[in-house]
Amino acid sequence: MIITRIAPSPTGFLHLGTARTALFNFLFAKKMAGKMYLRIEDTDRKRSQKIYEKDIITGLKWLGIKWEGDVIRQFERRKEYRRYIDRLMEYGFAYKADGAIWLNVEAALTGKKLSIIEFDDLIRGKISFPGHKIKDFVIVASNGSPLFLLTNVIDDYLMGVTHIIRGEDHISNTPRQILLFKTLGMDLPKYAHIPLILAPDRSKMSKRAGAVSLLEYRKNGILPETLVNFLFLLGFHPKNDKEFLTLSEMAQEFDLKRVQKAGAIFDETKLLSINSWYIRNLPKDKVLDYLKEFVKVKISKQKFKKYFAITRDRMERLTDFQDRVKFLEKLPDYSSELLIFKKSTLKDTKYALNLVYIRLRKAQAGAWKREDLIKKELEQVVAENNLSNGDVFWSARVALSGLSASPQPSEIAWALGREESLERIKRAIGKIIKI
RNA sequence: GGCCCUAUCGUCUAGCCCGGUCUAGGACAUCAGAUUUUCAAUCUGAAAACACGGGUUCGAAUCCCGUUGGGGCUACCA
Repeated sequence: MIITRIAPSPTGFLHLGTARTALFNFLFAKKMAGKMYLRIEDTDRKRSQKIYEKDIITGLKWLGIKWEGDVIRQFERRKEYRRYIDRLMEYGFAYKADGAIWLNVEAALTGKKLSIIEFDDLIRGKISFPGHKIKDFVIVASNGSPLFLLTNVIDDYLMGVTHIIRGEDHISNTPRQILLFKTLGMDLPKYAHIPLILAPDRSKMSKRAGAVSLLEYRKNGILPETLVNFLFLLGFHPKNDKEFLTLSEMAQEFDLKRVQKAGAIFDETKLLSINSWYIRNLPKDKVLDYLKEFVKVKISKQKFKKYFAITRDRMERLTDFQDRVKFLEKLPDYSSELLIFKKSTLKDTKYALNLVYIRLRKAQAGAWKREDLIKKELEQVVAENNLSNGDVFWSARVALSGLSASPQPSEIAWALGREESLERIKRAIGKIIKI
Protein backbone atom coordinates (compact mmCIF):
# COMPACT_ATOMS: atom_id res chain seq x y z
CA MET A 1 0.00 0.00 0.00
CA ILE A 2 1.32 3.37 -1.04
CA ILE A 3 1.27 5.90 1.76
CA THR A 4 2.12 9.56 1.34
CA ARG A 5 1.77 12.50 3.62
CA ILE A 6 1.76 16.24 3.62
CA ALA A 7 3.59 17.71 6.59
CA PRO A 8 3.20 21.48 6.84
CA SER A 9 4.32 23.43 9.85
CA PRO A 10 1.75 25.85 11.18
CA THR A 11 4.19 28.73 11.28
CA GLY A 12 2.59 30.64 8.45
CA PHE A 13 -0.43 30.66 6.20
CA LEU A 14 -0.94 28.00 3.59
CA HIS A 15 1.04 29.11 0.56
CA LEU A 16 1.18 28.00 -3.05
CA GLY A 17 4.18 25.74 -2.61
CA THR A 18 2.65 23.74 0.21
CA ALA A 19 -0.61 23.55 -1.68
CA ARG A 20 1.09 22.12 -4.72
CA THR A 21 3.09 19.64 -2.67
CA ALA A 22 -0.18 18.58 -1.08
CA LEU A 23 -1.79 18.28 -4.49
CA PHE A 24 0.99 16.08 -5.87
CA ASN A 25 0.93 13.84 -2.81
CA PHE A 26 -2.81 13.60 -3.06
CA LEU A 27 -2.78 12.79 -6.77
CA PHE A 28 -0.06 10.23 -6.42
CA ALA A 29 -1.84 8.46 -3.58
CA LYS A 30 -5.08 8.57 -5.48
CA LYS A 31 -3.54 7.22 -8.63
CA MET A 32 -1.88 4.37 -6.76
CA ALA A 33 -4.98 3.62 -4.69
CA GLY A 34 -3.02 4.51 -1.59
CA LYS A 35 -3.51 6.92 1.27
CA MET A 36 -2.34 10.39 2.14
CA TYR A 37 -2.09 11.72 5.68
CA LEU A 38 -2.01 15.25 6.95
CA ARG A 39 0.55 15.77 9.67
CA ILE A 40 0.93 19.13 11.32
CA GLU A 41 4.55 19.64 12.30
CA ASP A 42 4.12 21.89 15.28
CA THR A 43 7.23 21.02 17.26
CA ASP A 44 8.33 24.62 17.19
CA ARG A 45 6.13 25.85 19.99
CA LYS A 46 7.12 29.45 19.62
CA ARG A 47 6.27 29.87 15.99
CA SER A 48 3.39 27.44 15.68
CA GLN A 49 -0.05 28.99 15.88
CA LYS A 50 -3.54 27.63 15.78
CA ILE A 51 -4.71 30.20 13.25
CA TYR A 52 -2.10 28.99 10.80
CA GLU A 53 -3.13 25.41 11.32
CA LYS A 54 -6.71 26.39 10.69
CA ASP A 55 -5.75 28.31 7.60
CA ILE A 56 -3.88 25.33 6.20
CA ILE A 57 -6.74 22.93 6.86
CA THR A 58 -9.38 25.27 5.47
CA GLY A 59 -7.26 25.96 2.41
CA LEU A 60 -6.66 22.32 1.60
CA LYS A 61 -10.33 21.52 2.03
CA TRP A 62 -11.27 24.40 -0.19
CA LEU A 63 -9.04 23.00 -2.91
CA GLY A 64 -10.70 19.63 -2.60
CA ILE A 65 -7.58 17.90 -1.33
CA LYS A 66 -8.61 15.15 1.06
CA TRP A 67 -6.52 13.21 3.52
CA GLU A 68 -6.96 9.94 5.34
CA GLY A 69 -8.32 9.96 8.89
CA ASP A 70 -7.75 12.66 11.47
CA VAL A 71 -5.20 15.41 11.40
CA ILE A 72 -2.04 14.25 13.14
CA ARG A 73 -0.21 16.75 15.32
CA GLN A 74 3.37 16.18 16.33
CA PHE A 75 3.06 17.96 19.63
CA GLU A 76 0.55 15.33 20.70
CA ARG A 77 3.05 12.62 19.86
CA ARG A 78 6.01 13.95 21.80
CA LYS A 79 6.17 10.85 24.03
CA GLU A 80 6.82 8.68 20.99
CA TYR A 81 9.91 10.64 20.13
CA ARG A 82 11.24 10.27 23.65
CA ARG A 83 11.65 6.52 23.23
CA TYR A 84 13.80 6.91 20.17
CA ILE A 85 15.85 9.70 21.65
CA ASP A 86 16.58 7.60 24.70
CA ARG A 87 17.61 4.74 22.50
CA LEU A 88 20.00 6.93 20.52
CA MET A 89 21.54 8.23 23.74
CA GLU A 90 21.82 4.75 25.16
CA TYR A 91 23.75 3.43 22.18
CA GLY A 92 26.02 6.43 22.03
CA PHE A 93 24.63 7.79 18.79
CA ALA A 94 23.57 10.97 20.50
CA TYR A 95 25.02 13.14 23.20
CA LYS A 96 24.16 16.17 25.24
CA ALA A 97 25.95 19.47 24.83
CA ASP A 98 24.94 23.04 25.63
CA GLY A 99 21.63 21.67 26.86
CA ALA A 100 20.72 20.27 23.46
CA ILE A 101 20.93 16.71 22.20
CA TRP A 102 23.11 16.20 19.15
CA LEU A 103 23.46 13.34 16.77
CA ASN A 104 26.95 11.92 16.82
CA VAL A 105 27.42 11.62 13.11
CA GLU A 106 30.72 9.81 13.25
CA ALA A 107 29.27 7.13 15.52
CA ALA A 108 26.13 6.89 13.40
CA LEU A 109 28.16 6.50 10.25
CA THR A 110 30.35 3.75 11.60
CA GLY A 111 29.84 0.42 9.94
CA LYS A 112 27.13 1.73 7.64
CA LYS A 113 29.18 2.15 4.46
CA LEU A 114 27.98 5.69 4.23
CA SER A 115 31.12 7.43 3.08
CA ILE A 116 28.78 8.43 0.31
CA ILE A 117 25.11 8.88 1.12
CA GLU A 118 23.12 8.23 -1.98
CA PHE A 119 19.46 7.94 -2.81
CA ASP A 120 17.41 7.43 -5.89
CA ASP A 121 15.09 10.36 -6.29
CA LEU A 122 11.97 9.38 -8.21
CA ILE A 123 12.05 12.64 -10.11
CA ARG A 124 15.76 13.40 -10.37
CA GLY A 125 17.49 10.07 -10.31
CA LYS A 126 20.61 9.44 -8.23
CA ILE A 127 21.65 12.14 -5.80
CA SER A 128 24.70 11.66 -3.64
CA PHE A 129 26.44 13.50 -0.85
CA PRO A 130 29.83 12.89 0.66
CA GLY A 131 29.25 11.49 4.15
CA HIS A 132 32.15 13.34 5.71
CA LYS A 133 30.47 16.67 4.92
CA ILE A 134 27.77 15.99 7.47
CA LYS A 135 28.40 17.63 10.78
CA ASP A 136 26.81 16.72 14.10
CA PHE A 137 23.38 18.28 14.30
CA VAL A 138 20.85 19.03 16.99
CA ILE A 139 17.93 16.63 17.28
CA VAL A 140 16.47 17.97 20.52
CA ALA A 141 16.61 21.64 21.36
CA SER A 142 17.75 22.80 24.77
CA ASN A 143 14.15 23.62 25.64
CA GLY A 144 13.34 19.94 25.23
CA SER A 145 11.59 20.12 21.85
CA PRO A 146 12.60 17.40 19.43
CA LEU A 147 13.45 18.94 16.07
CA PHE A 148 12.19 18.53 12.54
CA LEU A 149 14.99 16.33 11.19
CA LEU A 150 14.24 13.73 13.87
CA THR A 151 10.47 13.89 14.33
CA ASN A 152 9.90 13.89 10.62
CA VAL A 153 11.83 10.64 10.28
CA ILE A 154 10.22 8.94 13.27
CA ASP A 155 6.71 9.80 12.17
CA ASP A 156 7.25 8.80 8.58
CA TYR A 157 8.40 5.45 9.87
CA LEU A 158 5.62 5.05 12.41
CA MET A 159 2.96 6.07 9.93
CA GLY A 160 4.30 3.70 7.33
CA VAL A 161 4.98 6.41 4.79
CA THR A 162 6.31 4.79 1.62
CA HIS A 163 6.78 7.86 -0.54
CA ILE A 164 7.99 11.25 0.57
CA ILE A 165 7.02 13.85 -1.99
CA ARG A 166 8.25 17.25 -0.87
CA GLY A 167 9.85 20.45 -2.07
CA GLU A 168 13.29 20.63 -3.56
CA ASP A 169 14.41 22.70 -0.60
CA HIS A 170 14.50 19.46 1.36
CA ILE A 171 17.06 17.73 -0.82
CA SER A 172 19.88 18.81 1.41
CA ASN A 173 18.05 17.52 4.48
CA THR A 174 17.74 14.10 2.96
CA PRO A 175 21.22 12.71 3.73
CA ARG A 176 20.85 13.57 7.40
CA GLN A 177 17.45 11.99 7.50
CA ILE A 178 18.70 8.88 5.75
CA LEU A 179 21.40 8.67 8.37
CA LEU A 180 18.74 8.90 11.05
CA PHE A 181 16.62 6.20 9.44
CA LYS A 182 19.59 3.87 9.25
CA THR A 183 20.79 4.59 12.74
CA LEU A 184 17.33 3.86 14.11
CA GLY A 185 17.23 0.67 12.09
CA MET A 186 14.28 1.78 9.97
CA ASP A 187 13.61 1.03 6.33
CA LEU A 188 14.03 3.93 3.97
CA PRO A 189 11.06 5.48 2.21
CA LYS A 190 11.29 6.55 -1.42
CA TYR A 191 11.93 10.21 -2.13
CA ALA A 192 10.61 12.53 -4.79
CA HIS A 193 11.65 16.17 -4.66
CA ILE A 194 9.48 18.50 -6.66
CA PRO A 195 10.75 21.86 -7.92
CA LEU A 196 9.98 25.09 -6.17
CA ILE A 197 7.48 27.68 -7.23
CA LEU A 198 9.33 30.90 -7.96
CA ALA A 199 8.22 34.50 -7.75
CA PRO A 200 8.59 36.51 -10.96
CA ASP A 201 12.02 37.62 -9.73
CA ARG A 202 13.01 33.91 -9.57
CA SER A 203 13.23 33.80 -5.81
CA LYS A 204 11.49 31.17 -3.73
CA MET A 205 7.83 32.12 -3.64
CA SER A 206 7.13 31.30 -0.01
CA LYS A 207 10.16 33.25 1.06
CA ARG A 208 8.95 36.43 -0.47
CA ALA A 209 7.95 39.09 1.97
CA GLY A 210 4.22 39.36 2.27
CA ALA A 211 3.55 35.80 1.14
CA VAL A 212 -0.11 35.55 1.88
CA SER A 213 -2.55 32.80 2.50
CA LEU A 214 -3.77 30.77 -0.40
CA LEU A 215 -7.21 31.71 0.83
CA GLU A 216 -6.47 35.23 -0.36
CA TYR A 217 -7.04 33.86 -3.82
CA ARG A 218 -10.50 32.76 -2.81
CA LYS A 219 -11.17 36.19 -1.45
CA ASN A 220 -10.01 37.66 -4.73
CA GLY A 221 -12.46 35.71 -6.79
CA ILE A 222 -10.38 32.74 -7.89
CA LEU A 223 -12.16 29.40 -8.11
CA PRO A 224 -10.68 26.35 -6.37
CA GLU A 225 -10.87 24.49 -9.68
CA THR A 226 -8.70 27.19 -11.18
CA LEU A 227 -6.06 27.08 -8.52
CA VAL A 228 -5.77 23.32 -8.48
CA ASN A 229 -5.56 23.20 -12.27
CA PHE A 230 -3.00 25.99 -12.32
CA LEU A 231 -0.84 24.36 -9.66
CA PHE A 232 -1.07 21.06 -11.50
CA LEU A 233 0.26 22.60 -14.70
CA LEU A 234 3.08 24.28 -12.82
CA GLY A 235 5.70 21.58 -12.97
CA PHE A 236 3.66 18.91 -14.63
CA HIS A 237 2.44 18.22 -18.12
CA PRO A 238 -0.11 15.57 -19.03
CA LYS A 239 0.72 13.36 -21.99
CA ASN A 240 -1.95 14.70 -24.32
CA ASP A 241 -1.50 18.46 -23.97
CA LYS A 242 -4.81 18.63 -22.14
CA GLU A 243 -5.04 21.95 -20.29
CA PHE A 244 -8.19 21.74 -18.24
CA LEU A 245 -8.66 18.78 -15.96
CA THR A 246 -10.72 17.75 -12.96
CA LEU A 247 -9.02 16.33 -9.88
CA SER A 248 -9.89 12.79 -10.98
CA GLU A 249 -8.46 13.36 -14.41
CA MET A 250 -5.33 14.80 -12.88
CA ALA A 251 -4.91 11.73 -10.71
CA GLN A 252 -5.42 9.58 -13.77
CA GLU A 253 -2.68 11.44 -15.64
CA PHE A 254 -0.28 11.86 -12.77
CA ASP A 255 3.12 10.31 -13.00
CA LEU A 256 6.14 11.26 -10.90
CA LYS A 257 8.42 10.63 -13.88
CA ARG A 258 6.78 13.47 -15.74
CA VAL A 259 7.25 16.02 -13.00
CA GLN A 260 9.45 18.91 -14.02
CA LYS A 261 12.90 19.28 -12.45
CA ALA A 262 13.49 23.02 -12.65
CA GLY A 263 11.67 25.70 -10.69
CA ALA A 264 8.63 27.33 -12.24
CA ILE A 265 7.70 30.97 -12.13
CA PHE A 266 4.25 31.81 -10.92
CA ASP A 267 2.37 33.70 -13.62
CA GLU A 268 -0.74 35.48 -12.45
CA THR A 269 -1.91 36.22 -15.99
CA LYS A 270 -2.15 32.54 -16.72
CA LEU A 271 -4.00 32.01 -13.46
CA LEU A 272 -6.56 34.58 -14.51
CA SER A 273 -7.01 33.12 -17.94
CA ILE A 274 -7.69 29.73 -16.40
CA ASN A 275 -10.06 31.36 -13.97
CA SER A 276 -12.10 33.03 -16.66
CA TRP A 277 -12.25 29.72 -18.47
CA TYR A 278 -13.70 28.02 -15.41
CA ILE A 279 -16.17 30.83 -14.86
CA ARG A 280 -17.38 30.30 -18.41
CA ASN A 281 -17.25 26.53 -18.55
CA LEU A 282 -18.14 25.11 -15.17
CA PRO A 283 -21.81 24.17 -14.71
CA LYS A 284 -23.81 27.35 -14.32
CA ASP A 285 -25.23 26.49 -10.92
CA LYS A 286 -21.81 25.78 -9.54
CA VAL A 287 -20.45 29.15 -10.59
CA LEU A 288 -23.59 30.85 -9.35
CA ASP A 289 -23.00 29.19 -6.04
CA TYR A 290 -19.45 30.49 -5.80
CA LEU A 291 -20.58 33.89 -6.98
CA LYS A 292 -23.17 34.30 -4.22
CA GLU A 293 -20.47 35.15 -1.71
CA PHE A 294 -19.40 38.09 -3.81
CA VAL A 295 -22.72 39.82 -4.27
CA LYS A 296 -22.93 42.66 -1.83
CA VAL A 297 -25.91 44.53 -3.27
CA LYS A 298 -29.39 43.30 -2.53
CA ILE A 299 -30.94 41.99 -5.71
CA SER A 300 -33.60 39.40 -6.38
CA LYS A 301 -32.62 35.88 -7.27
CA GLN A 302 -34.09 36.33 -10.70
CA LYS A 303 -32.11 39.47 -11.38
CA PHE A 304 -28.97 37.84 -10.05
CA LYS A 305 -29.30 35.06 -12.57
CA LYS A 306 -30.00 37.42 -15.43
CA TYR A 307 -27.10 39.66 -14.55
CA PHE A 308 -24.85 36.65 -14.36
CA ALA A 309 -26.00 35.43 -17.75
CA ILE A 310 -24.90 38.61 -19.46
CA THR A 311 -21.63 39.17 -17.58
CA ARG A 312 -20.35 35.63 -17.38
CA ASP A 313 -18.17 35.89 -20.49
CA ARG A 314 -16.67 39.10 -19.26
CA MET A 315 -15.33 38.09 -15.87
CA GLU A 316 -11.78 37.20 -14.97
CA ARG A 317 -12.52 36.94 -11.27
CA LEU A 318 -15.73 36.50 -9.37
CA THR A 319 -15.02 39.84 -7.79
CA ASP A 320 -15.53 41.47 -11.19
CA PHE A 321 -19.23 40.78 -10.98
CA GLN A 322 -20.10 43.73 -8.79
CA ASP A 323 -18.47 46.25 -11.06
CA ARG A 324 -19.79 44.70 -14.22
CA VAL A 325 -23.30 44.84 -12.88
CA LYS A 326 -23.34 48.31 -11.39
CA PHE A 327 -24.79 50.01 -14.45
CA LEU A 328 -27.77 47.68 -14.37
CA GLU A 329 -28.76 48.77 -10.91
CA LYS A 330 -28.07 52.41 -11.50
CA LEU A 331 -27.62 54.10 -14.85
CA PRO A 332 -24.32 55.97 -14.75
CA ASP A 333 -24.02 59.57 -15.94
CA TYR A 334 -22.87 59.82 -19.51
CA SER A 335 -22.42 62.56 -22.04
CA SER A 336 -25.04 62.93 -24.73
CA GLU A 337 -22.37 62.72 -27.41
CA LEU A 338 -21.56 59.18 -26.41
CA LEU A 339 -24.87 58.12 -27.91
CA ILE A 340 -23.66 58.92 -31.40
CA PHE A 341 -21.73 56.09 -33.02
CA LYS A 342 -18.41 57.17 -34.51
CA LYS A 343 -19.62 56.42 -38.04
CA SER A 344 -23.06 57.88 -37.45
CA THR A 345 -24.61 61.34 -37.24
CA LEU A 346 -26.71 63.22 -34.74
CA LYS A 347 -29.68 63.06 -37.03
CA ASP A 348 -29.50 59.32 -37.62
CA THR A 349 -28.95 58.64 -33.95
CA LYS A 350 -32.02 60.64 -32.95
CA TYR A 351 -34.00 58.86 -35.57
CA ALA A 352 -32.72 55.44 -34.52
CA LEU A 353 -33.38 55.96 -30.84
CA ASN A 354 -36.92 57.09 -31.48
CA LEU A 355 -37.58 54.10 -33.66
CA VAL A 356 -36.07 51.74 -31.09
CA TYR A 357 -38.25 53.25 -28.43
CA ILE A 358 -41.41 52.90 -30.44
CA ARG A 359 -40.57 49.42 -31.57
CA LEU A 360 -39.74 48.11 -28.12
CA ARG A 361 -42.76 49.74 -26.56
CA LYS A 362 -44.97 47.97 -29.03
CA ALA A 363 -43.18 44.66 -28.67
CA GLN A 364 -45.26 41.90 -27.21
CA ALA A 365 -44.74 40.83 -23.63
CA GLY A 366 -43.32 37.52 -24.84
CA ALA A 367 -40.49 39.26 -26.62
CA TRP A 368 -39.14 40.58 -23.34
CA LYS A 369 -38.66 37.10 -22.03
CA ARG A 370 -36.00 36.20 -24.55
CA GLU A 371 -32.84 38.03 -25.42
CA ASP A 372 -32.82 36.76 -28.99
CA LEU A 373 -36.30 38.11 -29.62
CA ILE A 374 -35.30 41.55 -28.42
CA LYS A 375 -32.32 41.36 -30.72
CA LYS A 376 -34.66 40.53 -33.61
CA GLU A 377 -36.72 43.62 -32.83
CA LEU A 378 -33.60 45.76 -33.06
CA GLU A 379 -32.53 44.08 -36.25
CA GLN A 380 -35.92 44.88 -37.70
CA VAL A 381 -35.38 48.54 -36.88
CA VAL A 382 -32.16 48.43 -38.87
CA ALA A 383 -33.65 46.54 -41.78
CA GLU A 384 -36.84 48.54 -42.15
CA ASN A 385 -35.41 52.00 -41.90
CA ASN A 386 -32.26 51.98 -43.93
CA LEU A 387 -30.10 52.45 -40.85
CA SER A 388 -26.75 50.85 -40.06
CA ASN A 389 -26.08 48.46 -37.22
CA GLY A 390 -23.99 51.15 -35.61
CA ASP A 391 -26.81 53.69 -35.69
CA VAL A 392 -29.13 51.39 -33.81
CA PHE A 393 -27.06 49.03 -31.72
CA TRP A 394 -24.49 51.50 -30.50
CA SER A 395 -26.94 54.16 -29.49
CA ALA A 396 -29.30 51.67 -27.90
CA ARG A 397 -26.45 50.13 -26.00
CA VAL A 398 -25.25 53.44 -24.66
CA ALA A 399 -28.80 54.47 -23.83
CA LEU A 400 -29.28 51.28 -21.83
CA SER A 401 -25.87 51.12 -20.17
CA GLY A 402 -24.43 54.61 -20.19
CA LEU A 403 -21.10 52.96 -20.98
CA SER A 404 -18.71 52.81 -23.89
CA ALA A 405 -18.12 49.10 -23.31
CA SER A 406 -20.84 46.75 -22.16
CA PRO A 407 -22.82 43.67 -23.09
CA GLN A 408 -25.09 43.82 -26.13
CA PRO A 409 -28.15 46.07 -26.03
CA SER A 410 -30.50 43.13 -26.38
CA GLU A 411 -28.86 41.43 -23.42
CA ILE A 412 -29.08 44.53 -21.29
CA ALA A 413 -32.71 45.13 -22.21
CA TRP A 414 -33.53 41.55 -21.40
CA ALA A 415 -31.82 41.79 -17.99
CA LEU A 416 -33.35 45.18 -17.23
CA GLY A 417 -36.89 44.33 -18.25
CA ARG A 418 -39.44 46.38 -20.15
CA GLU A 419 -40.10 49.25 -17.74
CA GLU A 420 -36.54 50.16 -16.97
CA SER A 421 -35.35 49.66 -20.54
CA LEU A 422 -37.99 51.97 -21.99
CA GLU A 423 -37.29 54.48 -19.27
CA ARG A 424 -33.60 54.55 -20.10
CA ILE A 425 -34.17 54.94 -23.82
CA LYS A 426 -36.62 57.73 -23.18
CA ARG A 427 -34.05 59.48 -21.08
CA ALA A 428 -31.48 59.11 -23.86
CA ILE A 429 -33.88 60.69 -26.32
CA GLY A 430 -34.37 63.51 -23.85
CA LYS A 431 -30.63 64.00 -23.72
CA ILE A 432 -29.99 63.91 -27.40
CA ILE A 433 -32.60 66.43 -28.44
CA LYS A 434 -30.77 68.97 -26.32
CA ILE A 435 -27.63 68.72 -28.42
C1' G B 1 32.50 30.45 0.12
C1' G B 2 31.05 24.99 0.70
C1' C B 3 27.49 21.17 -0.64
C1' C B 4 23.34 19.96 -3.71
C1' C B 5 19.66 20.67 -7.62
C1' U B 6 18.75 22.74 -12.39
C1' A B 7 18.92 24.89 -17.85
C1' U B 8 13.69 24.48 -24.91
C1' C B 9 9.72 30.78 -27.11
C1' G B 10 8.56 36.65 -22.26
C1' U B 11 5.90 32.64 -18.99
C1' C B 12 4.11 27.31 -18.17
C1' U B 13 5.78 23.39 -21.05
C1' A B 14 6.00 18.84 -25.34
C1' G B 15 10.16 16.43 -27.37
C1' C B 16 15.39 14.22 -24.21
C1' C B 17 15.63 8.11 -20.90
C1' C B 18 15.32 4.52 -26.39
C1' G B 19 20.13 10.20 -31.17
C1' G B 20 17.64 10.96 -37.56
C1' U B 21 10.23 11.54 -38.36
C1' C B 22 12.16 18.73 -35.01
C1' U B 23 12.13 23.56 -41.30
C1' A B 24 11.35 22.17 -32.44
C1' G B 25 4.68 21.09 -30.99
C1' G B 26 0.83 23.13 -27.41
C1' A B 27 -0.99 26.82 -23.86
C1' C B 28 -0.91 31.92 -21.61
C1' A B 29 0.57 36.74 -22.89
C1' U B 30 1.62 39.97 -27.41
C1' C B 31 0.40 41.60 -32.48
C1' A B 32 -2.79 41.33 -37.03
C1' G B 33 -7.40 39.78 -39.28
C1' A B 34 -12.60 37.75 -39.14
C1' U B 35 -17.32 37.85 -36.60
C1' U B 36 -19.61 44.26 -41.36
C1' U B 37 -22.21 48.13 -32.91
C1' U B 38 -18.50 48.60 -28.27
C1' C B 39 -16.33 45.19 -24.64
C1' A B 40 -15.76 40.18 -23.79
C1' A B 41 -16.09 35.37 -25.86
C1' U B 42 -15.08 32.63 -30.38
C1' C B 43 -12.30 31.58 -34.98
C1' U B 44 -7.88 32.37 -38.27
C1' G B 45 -2.97 33.91 -38.76
C1' A B 46 1.93 36.12 -37.23
C1' A B 47 6.15 36.99 -34.27
C1' A B 48 8.74 34.27 -30.46
C1' A B 49 13.17 29.21 -27.79
C1' C B 50 17.03 24.18 -27.97
C1' A B 51 22.36 29.19 -22.58
C1' C B 52 27.60 28.75 -24.38
C1' G B 53 32.05 25.84 -25.66
C1' G B 54 34.15 21.26 -26.53
C1' G B 55 33.66 16.18 -27.59
C1' U B 56 31.11 11.17 -29.28
C1' U B 57 28.57 10.13 -33.99
C1' C B 58 27.38 9.67 -40.90
C1' G B 59 23.91 12.59 -37.86
C1' A B 60 22.64 15.83 -31.24
C1' A B 61 17.51 19.81 -28.48
C1' U B 62 18.34 14.62 -27.44
C1' C B 63 24.58 11.08 -25.09
C1' C B 64 29.48 12.80 -22.39
C1' C B 65 32.68 16.78 -20.34
C1' G B 66 33.40 21.79 -19.13
C1' U B 67 31.81 26.93 -18.69
C1' U B 68 28.10 30.27 -17.58
C1' G B 69 23.34 31.45 -15.67
C1' G B 70 19.33 30.34 -12.15
C1' G B 71 17.67 28.04 -7.59
C1' G B 72 18.04 25.56 -2.76
C1' C B 73 20.53 24.35 1.77
C1' U B 74 24.39 25.92 4.86
C1' A B 75 19.49 27.45 12.43
C1' C B 76 18.81 24.64 19.26
C1' C B 77 12.88 26.80 11.80
C1' A B 78 10.31 23.35 9.06
